[in-house]
Amino acid sequence: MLYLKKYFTEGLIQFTILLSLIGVRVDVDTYLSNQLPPLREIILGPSSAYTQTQFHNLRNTLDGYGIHPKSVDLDHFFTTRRLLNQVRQLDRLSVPSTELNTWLVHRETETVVSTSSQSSPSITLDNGASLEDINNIDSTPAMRGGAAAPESSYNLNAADSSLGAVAPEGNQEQSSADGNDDLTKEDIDLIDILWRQDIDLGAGREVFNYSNRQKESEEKPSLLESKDRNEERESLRNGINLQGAPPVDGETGESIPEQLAGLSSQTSLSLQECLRLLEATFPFGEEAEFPAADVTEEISVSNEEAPSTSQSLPLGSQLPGDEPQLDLEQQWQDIMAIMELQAMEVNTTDPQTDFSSASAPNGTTDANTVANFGLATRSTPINEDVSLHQASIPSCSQDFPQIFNSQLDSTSIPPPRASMPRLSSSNSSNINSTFGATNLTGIFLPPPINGSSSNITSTPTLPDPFATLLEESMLDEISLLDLAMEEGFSQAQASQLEDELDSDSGLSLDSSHSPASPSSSETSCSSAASSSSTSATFSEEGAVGYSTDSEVATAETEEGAVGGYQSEYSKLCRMSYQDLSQFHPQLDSISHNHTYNLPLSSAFSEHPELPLTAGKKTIRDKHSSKLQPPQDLLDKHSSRDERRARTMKIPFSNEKIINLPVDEFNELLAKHHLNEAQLALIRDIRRRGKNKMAAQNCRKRKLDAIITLEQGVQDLRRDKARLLKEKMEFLRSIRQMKHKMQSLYQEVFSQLRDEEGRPYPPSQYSLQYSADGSVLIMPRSVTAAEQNRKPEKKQKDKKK
DNA sequence: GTGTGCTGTCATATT
DNA sequence: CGAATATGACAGCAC
Repeated sequence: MLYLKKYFTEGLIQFTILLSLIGVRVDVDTYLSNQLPPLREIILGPSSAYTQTQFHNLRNTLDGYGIHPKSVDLDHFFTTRRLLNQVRQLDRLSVPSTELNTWLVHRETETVVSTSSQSSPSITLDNGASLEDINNIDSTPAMRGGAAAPESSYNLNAADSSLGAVAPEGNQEQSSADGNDDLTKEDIDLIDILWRQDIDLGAGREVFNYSNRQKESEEKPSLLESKDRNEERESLRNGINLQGAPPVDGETGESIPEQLAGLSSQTSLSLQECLRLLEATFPFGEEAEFPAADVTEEISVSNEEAPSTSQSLPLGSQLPGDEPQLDLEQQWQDIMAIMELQAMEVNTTDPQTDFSSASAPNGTTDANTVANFGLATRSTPINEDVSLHQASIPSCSQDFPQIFNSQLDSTSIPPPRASMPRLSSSNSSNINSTFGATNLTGIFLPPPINGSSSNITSTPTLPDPFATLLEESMLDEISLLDLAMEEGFSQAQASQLEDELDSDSGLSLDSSHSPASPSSSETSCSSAASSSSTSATFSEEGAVGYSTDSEVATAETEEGAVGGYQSEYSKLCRMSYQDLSQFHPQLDSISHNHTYNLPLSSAFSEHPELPLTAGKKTIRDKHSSKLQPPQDLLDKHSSRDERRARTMKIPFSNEKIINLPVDEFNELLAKHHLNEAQLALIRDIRRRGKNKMAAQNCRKRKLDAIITLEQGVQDLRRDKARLLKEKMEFLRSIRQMKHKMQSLYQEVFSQLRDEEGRPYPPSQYSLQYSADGSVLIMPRSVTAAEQNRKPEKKQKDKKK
């Protein structure tokens, strides 16, 4: 067992890390909510270090306070807090960012467990109060609800707590025998961690809680707990009395006919309360506060539901998750099984793992989602619905199974009512502003009746399978691209990513694949020289220098300036390359002499008749040039045309020949009396010089174009990755919102009562929101409900 | 010796 | 239409 524990501890950590890496937010932050719950961190997620520290601190603190980790109070507290935060976030799309939260799962001493275990039983499972209520165990549920989240500005939290307080009713009759001795605190921690993951994935811890409660109720009778529950019942009873509702038989949990007395009034109250909940979910204003009376009402309402549960089958029979699980869920189940928690055959499905819910194209795997969205549609149970519902609203979590069980077992399903009870909303205007004339079921419930095959196959409104495909197929790419593009995104990384990911792009950006790659060097070159790449600047400086010659120097006064210019140009070119090599070391291997000046062979004696051929054949004679007098050294930097011009006794520099405007050039030619050979040479020099600059500019433009295209491709890739990421995040947010909406819908629906005080079976009724702001209960077709019931039963049997 | 990259040059197209 | 410019192609050179 110890080995298994260790194994699973490590496995859980790894599993959590994996979840975090794939973008699933593994949120441990709720552990911290009691200590320091900045909403920002709750939404955005804490840093791993912070989380870890706070996690341990909180756990230690909890131990110090003697709260047993098994205590449902913790579950309720966390659930309440989380629900509150979720509700707060419902009004906006939260775009979660990929986070990696890691923490240590440490084994805690048995003493702590024992110490806390004494108090934990006293804390009833249904206690929705916060941790501060540990010392107020005896307080009534309503009171607890009020104190559930002191830091929360919303009383909705209190409402949730109160709702949670109702939950225990479902297993009150079983609470006499509850036990979970084989669960060590370590196990609880592990379960908590897993549950955090599931919570983030949309699943409710109530799944576990439910089973845990069941097990506790079955195996571990606790006097304290029973006492607390008695007190709670008493308080509930008081609340009911306050509301004028008939008291619930807290002892047996039997359905109480007396409840029927105050049904109509309670129905309206419940509806209003539900509407308030909805409204609070979408804060149109800050009017989502629930007075204490509301809390009491909630309690009373939920308490009324308890008796129906009492008639139902034992909770254990309802719990088993029958749906085929995804891998994640399977892991969870395996873990649970190995931890000898098979007793809780709860549906541990993660209602909304980011990929599980959507990745279930077939209906069976998506049972959770169906449960989320199809509660009202399915006639069958239940368990899935329960788990999901509990994920958000603990109080209703138990109510629903009870309701369903009552329906199933008693087979006293109320016939579909031709009359649609009209539910008026006090805040209908606000709701209407948000929802407009929409069918609530249409929003977060699958089409109610078309689920002939099974409710399980029914899918949420949004095409989750598509989302699944998208997410699964793009997750890797997105993550990699994010890594690459958001952090540095070096050329090598980009290329690697491109090779790995974007084979379909059809573009191959081979930049910097090899040091000698032309693209890289030219890219860097052009980028570095891009500033000077303007034709005007570069053409001026790019003019071929007019090297000084000893002979010409004496005769030509201009040559000094020309030589200076030429050396400057050479320097510019060299500097450009040196600068480039600074930024691109690979350029060091390419040390071309790009000075556009060719070494002068002083020994070369040009024949004026054959300047070109002679120049081409014997342009360079380095050895001889080195042996030449100093004035000949200047010719090393002269081009062929310069030498030719010198040889031809051209009286002006090549710079003038090349760069002068046509008019001035013609004037210059006219000023000097030149022979045909000289004129031809001058025109060739001008032509070649201009063409040379043109070629340089052309090549630069080419490089610039290539660079621009490269950059464009990179930008597009980055945009693509960003858009994909955003899309995934939006999809995730939408799914979460749907889940929350479905939970609220379930909660609202669970509190509805007909004239006789019986809950409306979700399989036969659904809530619809009319244009005038009123909420209607629409009956479903009985046939569809029956059809939906069969497949679930089959699955249930399978899992058993 | 060969391959590669840079540069200059030519021919041609384009402005 | 001519000049200027752009560009593809080629050759030479350096590495």
